[in-house]
Amino acid sequence: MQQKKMTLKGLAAILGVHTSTVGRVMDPETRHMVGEEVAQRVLKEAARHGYRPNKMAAALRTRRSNIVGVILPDITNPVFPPIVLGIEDELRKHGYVALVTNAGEDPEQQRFVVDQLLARQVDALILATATRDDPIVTHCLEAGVALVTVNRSEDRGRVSSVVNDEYAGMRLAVEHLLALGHRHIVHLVGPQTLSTGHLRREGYELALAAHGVAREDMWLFDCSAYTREAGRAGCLGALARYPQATAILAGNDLLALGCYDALRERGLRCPEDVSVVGHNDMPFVDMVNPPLTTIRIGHHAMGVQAAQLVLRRLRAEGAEGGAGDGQMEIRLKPELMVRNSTTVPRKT
Amino acid sequence: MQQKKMTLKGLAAILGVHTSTVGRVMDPETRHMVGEEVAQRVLKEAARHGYRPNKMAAALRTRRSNIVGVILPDITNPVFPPIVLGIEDELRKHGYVALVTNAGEDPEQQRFVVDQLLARQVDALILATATRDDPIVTHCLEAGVALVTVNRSEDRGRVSSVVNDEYAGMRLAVEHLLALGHRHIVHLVGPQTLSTGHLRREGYELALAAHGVAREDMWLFDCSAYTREAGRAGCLGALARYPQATAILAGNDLLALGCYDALRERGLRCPEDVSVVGHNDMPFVDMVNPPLTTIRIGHHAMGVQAAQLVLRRLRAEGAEGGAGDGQMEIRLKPELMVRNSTTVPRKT
DNA sequence: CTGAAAGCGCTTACAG
DNA sequence: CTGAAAGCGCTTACAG
Repeated sequence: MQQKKMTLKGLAAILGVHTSTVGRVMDPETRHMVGEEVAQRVLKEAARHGYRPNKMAAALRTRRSNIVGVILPDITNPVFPPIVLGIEDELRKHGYVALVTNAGEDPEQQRFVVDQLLARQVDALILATATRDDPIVTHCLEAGVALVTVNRSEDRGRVSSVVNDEYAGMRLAVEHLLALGHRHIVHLVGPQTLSTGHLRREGYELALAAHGVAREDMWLFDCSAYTREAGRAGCLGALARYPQATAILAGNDLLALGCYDALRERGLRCPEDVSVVGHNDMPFVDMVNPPLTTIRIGHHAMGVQAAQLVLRRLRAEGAEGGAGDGQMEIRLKPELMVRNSTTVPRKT
Repeated sequence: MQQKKMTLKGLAAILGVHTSTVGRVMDPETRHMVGEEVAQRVLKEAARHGYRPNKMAAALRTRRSNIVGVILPDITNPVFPPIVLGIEDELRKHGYVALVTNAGEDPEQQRFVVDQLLARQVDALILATATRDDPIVTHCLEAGVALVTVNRSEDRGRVSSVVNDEYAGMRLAVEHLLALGHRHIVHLVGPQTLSTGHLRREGYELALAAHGVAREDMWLFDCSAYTREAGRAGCLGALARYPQATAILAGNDLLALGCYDALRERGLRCPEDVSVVGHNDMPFVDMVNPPLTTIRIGHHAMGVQAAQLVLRRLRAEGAEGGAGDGQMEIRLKPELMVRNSTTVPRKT
C-alpha cells in the first residue's frame, strides 16, 4: 500500500511531457499557461499517484520556506498556548506553517534554538521570549530574518511587537481596588528584565499617582520570576514588610496563585483578610479557590496580530526588496474580570 | 550589520578551494579527510562570515529532513504541553527538531495538516490525535512515514504507541474510593472513539468486578467530549439518574472540573456530599476548590518515550532499509494523587 | 588529501 | 502553449 514518492520528473516521464509543464499545472497560479487537455491529463495522473510536491525543494529554489519560527519561553505556562493557536490559525490561512519550539528562559539555549531555526531557513521569527535588552534580538537582526515579538517587547524599538496595554491593565486593577476602598495596596513586582514586569510596575505607580496617592504609599515587593513559588515567597515577604496591606496586586496569575499558598500558610483568608488581583486571566483561574479577580488579556488575538505583522513584513520584503524599516507596536486593550478574590478591605 | 547569506560555494571561492573540501570541513564526521592546515583556514573563514549551513538543501540531497511532525488535538489542553516538552527535549539531543502543530479534532483539518507536514518532508510523525479507528493513521501509513501515537492508541495495532496504563489508573481510583467506603460510584465515561475513554471504562468495570461488584452496580454515564462543559452536563445527568451515587469517577480532569460546576449548581458539597476523582493530574488541579484527587500520568516521560521510539524507528530504516515492522506499545504506570475532593461517603 | 561532477526536486526566465 | 536549461545549496561516490 505504501506509495513510493512520486516526483515532477517521474510524472513527466510517464506522461511524455516536460517537467516544467507538469510543474506549471501543479501550481494553480500558472496552470492557465498550459493547454486544457494536457492539464487534465497531468492532474489525473498526479492524483493517481498521490503526488505531493516537495515543498523543501521548492523552498530551496525560491528561497522562501513559508515557515515561521515561534520561540516560547515556557510552553507549560497556560498563557502561551492561546497565543500559539492564534499564530497558527492566521499563518495557515496564508499557506505558512509555524515551527513552534520551546527554548526556555536561558539565553544560551535560546540562541541554540534560534540558530537551528535559521539553519532551517525559516522566513521569519516570532519571539515570545524577548527581554527588554535582548542579545537574541540582536542576533536575529544581524542574521537578517523578519522579526516580531509577542507578549513582551524590547526597549530599543528595533522590532515590531504585539503586546498588552500594561498601563491600561494596571489602571483597571488599581481602580477596582481603590473603588472597593483599599488604600494599602502592595504590588508584587514581576521580573524587571521583562517589559511586562517593568511596565506593570510603572502602570501601578502611574495609576496610584493619578488618584493622588503619594510615592511613599506605593508599596512594591520584587519577585524573582513569574512562578507560583516566587509568588508565595513574595507574598510572605510583602506581608512581613507591609503588615497593613489589605490588597495584593500580583504581577501575573502565577504570582497570584503563589499568594494563595502564602495566605493559607499564614492563616489569612482571601478575600476577607487580603484581596488578591492577578494578571492574564489564564485558563482555570476561574476555578481556583477563591476564583481569581484578574486582568484578561486577549492572548489569541495577540497571536493573530503577531502573525499578521509577520505576514505583512514578508510581503513587503518580497515586493520592495527593501527592509521597509517601519517598526510598530500594537497594544491590545485588556479587560477587568471581577471574581471572588477581591472585596472591601478588612477593618483595621 | 545584516550579513548576506554565505554559502559553501561562496566560501570555497574566497578560499580558493573546492566546495566539497569546505563541505567536508563543515561536517565534523568528515573533517578528518581534510588536511589540518586547510581545515583551520576553512573554519576561520566560515566563522568570520557567520556561515550557517542550509539544512534544507542538505535535507533535499540526503532525503532526511531531521524534522519530526507532532500533531496535537488541542494545545490549550494542559496535558499536551508537557508531552510536547518531552518530545522536544529528546529530539533535540539527537539533532532533530519537532514541528508541532495544532490540528483540532476534526479529521478533515487533521488530514490537511498531515499533508502539509508530509509536503515539508518530515521524517516521522507523532500523533496525539489518534482515534481507535483512525483514517488519518491509515493515511499516514499509506504515505509511508514513520509513525508513533502518543497518549492515545489505535485499535488495530498497526502503529507503535506510548500510552498510560489505563487499567492500572482506574484500578487505583476505584480502590481508593472503595477503601473510603464508597459503594455507589458513577463513572463519567469519556468519548468511546478514543482509547483513553474506552480503556478507562473497561478499567472501571474490571476493577469493580475484581472486588465482587455486580454488573448492575456499575453506573456509567456518557460524556460527549473531554471538556469542562461536557463534564458539567454529564454530572447533572448522572446525579439525576443515580441519586444514590456518593462518588464520581470522571474520565479526565476537565470532566471532573465540570462536575464541580454541576455540584455547585445543585447545592451539593464536594467532598462531603459527593466525592470526585479526576484523571491526568493536569497543572493547577491542586489549586482548585477543593484540590482534586486524581490519577497522575507521566506526560513528560510519555513524550520522551515517544521521541525515542521514533528515533529508533528512523535509525532502523536507515540501516536495514526495511520497515522492520515490529510495532510495540509502551505503557507508563500512573500514580494516585490523593487530595481533598474525596472522603468517606455521606450517610444515607 | 583534494577536486570534478552529478543530482536531490523543484522553479523560472528564455526560446520557439 | 510547451520545452530545454540553469540553478537553489548541499552531499557523496568516483578519480587522481
